[in-house]
Amino acid sequence: MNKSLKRLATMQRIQVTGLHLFYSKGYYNTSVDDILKELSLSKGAFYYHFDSKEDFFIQIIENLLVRKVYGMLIQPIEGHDHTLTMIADCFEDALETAVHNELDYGFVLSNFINEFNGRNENIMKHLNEILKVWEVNLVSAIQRGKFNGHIDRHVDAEGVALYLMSAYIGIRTLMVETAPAARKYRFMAQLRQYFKSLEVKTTSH
Amino acid sequence: MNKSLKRLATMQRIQVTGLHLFYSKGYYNTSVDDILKELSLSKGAFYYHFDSKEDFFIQIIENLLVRKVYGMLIQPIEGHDHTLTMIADCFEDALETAVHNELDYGFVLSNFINEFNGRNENIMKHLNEILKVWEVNLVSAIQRGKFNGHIDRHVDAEGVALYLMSAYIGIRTLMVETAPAARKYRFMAQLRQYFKSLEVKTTSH
DNA sequence: TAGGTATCAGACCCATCAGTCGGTTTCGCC
DNA sequence: GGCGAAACCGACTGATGGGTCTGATACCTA
Repeated sequence: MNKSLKRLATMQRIQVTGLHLFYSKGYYNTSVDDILKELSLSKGAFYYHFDSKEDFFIQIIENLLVRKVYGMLIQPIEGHDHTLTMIADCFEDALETAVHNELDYGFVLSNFINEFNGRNENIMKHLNEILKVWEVNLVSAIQRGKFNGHIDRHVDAEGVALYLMSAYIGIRTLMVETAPAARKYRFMAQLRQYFKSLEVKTTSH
Repeated sequence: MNKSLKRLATMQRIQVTGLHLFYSKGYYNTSVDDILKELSLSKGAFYYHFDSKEDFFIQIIENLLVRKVYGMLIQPIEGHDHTLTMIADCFEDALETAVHNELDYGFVLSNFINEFNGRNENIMKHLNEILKVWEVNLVSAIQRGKFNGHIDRHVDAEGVALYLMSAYIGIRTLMVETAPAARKYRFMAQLRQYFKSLEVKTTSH
């Protein structure tokens, strides 16, 4: 194998396992040794590739988290009509993978945000960037919906986006331990109810 | 001072400071020594009153957290008409304290739930109990609203309760770092919008 | 006021953890 | 095939954390 390819492959391996463990046990509660034991690698290998545990985690954010969030929550609602339907289906899919695969990485963000909030400014900066991208994308999707005539022109796009993010973060927290499938179902029903109230009132008889 | 009173006073002091630090730095990221340094107390004092760090935290939950959540989110919506208005005002108040006092303990729950989810079953049991009480209370409030004729009888009370809890947990997470006041305002507007869609459609002309 | 107990002090133990460092193996290349 | 660099090994360090233990005070009661 090519040298630079091998380097990337090893880094990737460590990062994937690292994210896995950080997600399930928490960042501060997972030691570098834990990750290395899982991979039968040594300290030397780790610190050859990464400057520190923090640097390591930031690389995980940039390489894995960003893409996961993008693929799961952003890309699916880009460039489509019927914005609200797209968003609802997107949330439905994301929650569905959360039901069946507890380590889906679909929205690890809320866990990490809670863990680093007010504790590690540097890492929070990177996590907030992902949130911001998500928010901006939601806002523009909603504005697109208003422009296309599917969403009432009086709705506050930023408000809706914030509300959607809140609801999603919250339901992900509540789905981890208790009745995920049932909760997902109930949540989605209410979300669609809320969406109805955003639609244009053309049928006001 | 009475002996047993002094005991309780000391335990209370340690617990209050403990909750403060656990909330701001996280449970696993706060050492017993951190708490004791803040109080100028010694290890001996701590382990005289508490069996372990975990036992200590569970007592904090039972003595402080339960009451805070009850006083802030449960008691205010008990036994009133105009359920939805009550809930909205209750959320508004709770978020308002969150805006002005970052350590308000208003809903520390979401932080801790995220921290212990899948990591400490014992502590999660206690946290889930609080959530359960909250949920049950919301459900019965909504059913009361249906009975009183303020809420449409077709709405799923459990679904609404879950949705409210999700939204609240999520907005609390999102309010910690970025523009809390503005986000609170936007959030509440959308919540009220959602509530409108739950009201009885008496004015359907 | 003497003795007992509740309360607290702080040195100590042992495990863990992030990070270091000198050394060894593997690989590409001439 | 041999040289140099990349990749990796693993013992070690210094710091920290949870928890223990031996006492020292403060306080109550008889």
